[in-house]
Amino acid sequence: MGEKADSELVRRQNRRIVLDALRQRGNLARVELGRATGLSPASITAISAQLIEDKIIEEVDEPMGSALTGKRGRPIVRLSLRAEATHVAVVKISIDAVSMMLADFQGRVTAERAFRIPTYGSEQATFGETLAATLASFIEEHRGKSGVARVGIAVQGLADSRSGSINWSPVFRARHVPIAPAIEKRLQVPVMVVNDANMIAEGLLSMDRESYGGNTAVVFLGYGVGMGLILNGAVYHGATGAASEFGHMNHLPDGALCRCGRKGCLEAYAADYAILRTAYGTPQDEPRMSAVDPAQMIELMNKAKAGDTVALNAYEAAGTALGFGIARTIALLNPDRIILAGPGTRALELIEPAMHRAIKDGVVDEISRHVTIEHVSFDKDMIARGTIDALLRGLVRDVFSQGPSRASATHMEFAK
Amino acid sequence: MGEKADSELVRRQNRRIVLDALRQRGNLARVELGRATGLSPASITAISAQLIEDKIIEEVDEPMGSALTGKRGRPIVRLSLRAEATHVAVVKISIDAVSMMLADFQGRVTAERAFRIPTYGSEQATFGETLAATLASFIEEHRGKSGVARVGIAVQGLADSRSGSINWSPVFRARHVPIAPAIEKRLQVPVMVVNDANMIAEGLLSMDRESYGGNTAVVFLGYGVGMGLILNGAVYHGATGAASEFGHMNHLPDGALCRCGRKGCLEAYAADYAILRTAYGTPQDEPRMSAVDPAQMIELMNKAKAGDTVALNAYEAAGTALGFGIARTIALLNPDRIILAGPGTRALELIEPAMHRAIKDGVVDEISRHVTIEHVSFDKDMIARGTIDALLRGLVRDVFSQGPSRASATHMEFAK
DNA sequence: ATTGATTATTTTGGCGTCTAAAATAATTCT
DNA sequence: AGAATTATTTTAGACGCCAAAATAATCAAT
Repeated sequence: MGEKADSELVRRQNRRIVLDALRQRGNLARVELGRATGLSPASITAISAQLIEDKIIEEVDEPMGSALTGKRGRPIVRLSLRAEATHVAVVKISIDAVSMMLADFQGRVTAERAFRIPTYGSEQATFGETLAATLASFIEEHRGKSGVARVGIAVQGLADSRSGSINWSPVFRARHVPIAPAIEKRLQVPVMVVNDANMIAEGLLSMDRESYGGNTAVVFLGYGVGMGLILNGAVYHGATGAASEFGHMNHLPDGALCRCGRKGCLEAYAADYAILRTAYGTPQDEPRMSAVDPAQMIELMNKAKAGDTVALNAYEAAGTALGFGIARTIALLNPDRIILAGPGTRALELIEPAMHRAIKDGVVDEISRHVTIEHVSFDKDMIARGTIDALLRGLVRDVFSQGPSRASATHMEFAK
Repeated sequence: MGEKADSELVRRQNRRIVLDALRQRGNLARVELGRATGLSPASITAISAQLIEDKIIEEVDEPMGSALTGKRGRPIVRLSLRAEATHVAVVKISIDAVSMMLADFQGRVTAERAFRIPTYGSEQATFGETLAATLASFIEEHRGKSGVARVGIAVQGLADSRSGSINWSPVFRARHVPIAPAIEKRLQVPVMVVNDANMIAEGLLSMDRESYGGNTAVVFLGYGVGMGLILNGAVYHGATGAASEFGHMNHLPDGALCRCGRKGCLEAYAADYAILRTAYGTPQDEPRMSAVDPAQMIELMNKAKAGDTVALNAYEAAGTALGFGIARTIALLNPDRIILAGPGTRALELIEPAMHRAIKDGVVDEISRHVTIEHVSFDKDMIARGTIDALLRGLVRDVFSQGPSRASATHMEFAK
């Protein structure tokens, strides 16, 4: 429990605090850093000198908007993360489409591209190699020899952080598709394979730790149903990286058929495809795998809003399943916040009444009364944002906080 | 994120590491402490000298069993926690019965007594005062002026750690019974109000961090159904201390009536009273509140083992509910271990088949395959053991790790 | 333009804690 | 009794922090 402390740990921790402050609050002058971190000016001078020496941060001259007007005294010199200090790569895998992007140390996207790479029908044995080759040339093209220090792969479904593979995902027909090993071998860089909803949670966390930093469940509604859990202020990945499969948490034993092949998953009631299935009276044991056209969902929504009973009932069924799922989550985890997000929330007003009823029926008042349930909308690149932030945070923790002696941006380990 | 580090933090952390090593491994000599903590002999000398000075630990002469036979060299001198350094009090509240115990810094129980204090019919306004008075005189009797440094109150149901009250419990008819404030006021000591299943988890954790230290769910089967969650190596309490109400996680919407007044809770299928209710064909919407005689459960179990179909079906229904509950927990949290414990496990062989079937039906193979499900039996004082350990751990963290200047064993805050 | 006021940053000196290495202590073995 | 062995303490030096003093860079006012 806890690790031996010595002066090395002190410096490491303080370097990390300084870098995190810059990452979270943007460029700060030394005085401001002192106030933000609680460190004395003398220490800030020493630490920042070292970080500048290590080319991790740099002084920045703010030419115009300095707002130095009227202020007496020696002007501040802001410090900023040196964008070029490192780069990371993010790969988002969707059905037969892969998007890749690079980001610098400031978290800014420096390159982005979409690839058509077959996933669903791909061979378990070759996909990783194909992806690695594509990624390698994408990185080579934009970064040349410099490469990247970390790679994050976000995908819907069951990520396995230990083996770096995707154990099950709607994106692949195959199970246990290995991803990380091929890339790690080729790029000699740590690769993390993660669930996309967890990265959305990371993104929200990076935007507003104040609000989401306690115990928050982020529910993502769309073609599937996902969840990212923030427990005690950090995104929770579970033992193997497979948490939190909210969408495949059972709603009704022996219930409607889900894409995963099991019956009664929450997703089989509340995902887009499930709502459509209910609305069109398709038998609930009929697989509904084909992609859903967003226009179709909007049409259904409008029908419901116009009073179409069948459509309304479909949303109600979704709301009930969602509500019981949330109720179960609340009973188990006693969170302080539930966030609803994703395209599925466009019909939130149709879902909400049944959802709230189910929550009321499904969990003791004494727990649920402390939970805030709210809706947040964000742009679709929240996954990328969260992944970039998680990668950079790890890099700061494992590499840049280390003293100059140990810094090595391409080391192959993820410290826990 | 993370706190400024300085030499004070270094000493605090290392003191804590040393004390934790002694708490977890028993008496150790300075060399052994060095090996256990990674600290140099010189530092161990310095730290232990200070701790001895502060009367937190002491040298111990091991007169006979020293096993010093055959060993050359200067003999070791073991250090031990000084039992008298502090005492804590644990209160377990059951229906109309309260048991209190005191434990010293080594975790040994030094006094114990059961009281008949009416709980179920008690007034919300007076119970806390009554309890405080009883506890105060119990402590006074055994500890005189020395008192205790911390109090822990363990109870079935919804603890509210923020207000120090019990928001709902089968033990009380009333809701929101305040407990901590009256005791804190009277004894001027921090009081924690916690769920008993969480303390069982603490107890297991204190016995075997190796096995249970990752992500473990401890399910307690008995008159009720409880759960203690260990996430990332620490017992998880949730936002208000109400996690994890596994027993009141909904199993079937609009299902069997539960003691909590809601319908379909897992407990309403898998608790002792529920199994009896099913077995005797009592309608599922009939409240079954009265205490269950263990003999009655054993009788039922024997009937089932003898092949009685009705009894078997009752256990099967319990197994199914339990299994789906576990499946949902696995989907949400991806634990690496599920522990079944409590008197209800005496009929485990009757419950297990249906339980495993439900788990198989309720969660994707790819997650459940990594989960170990096992049964552990322990003596009934695991709650006390866990509570004592949690209290002492907090005391070490908040008080004894502090340098001599700040140590004050009766400070009123719980640091988080 | 010079001087003083003001604010930012760096330098200096001292403190606390750690470690390695040397010294000391307490035994057993021969 | 002396040598060998193991435990603990002492010594000397390193590192990081902080407070206070010194320096730097600006604005304001005469």
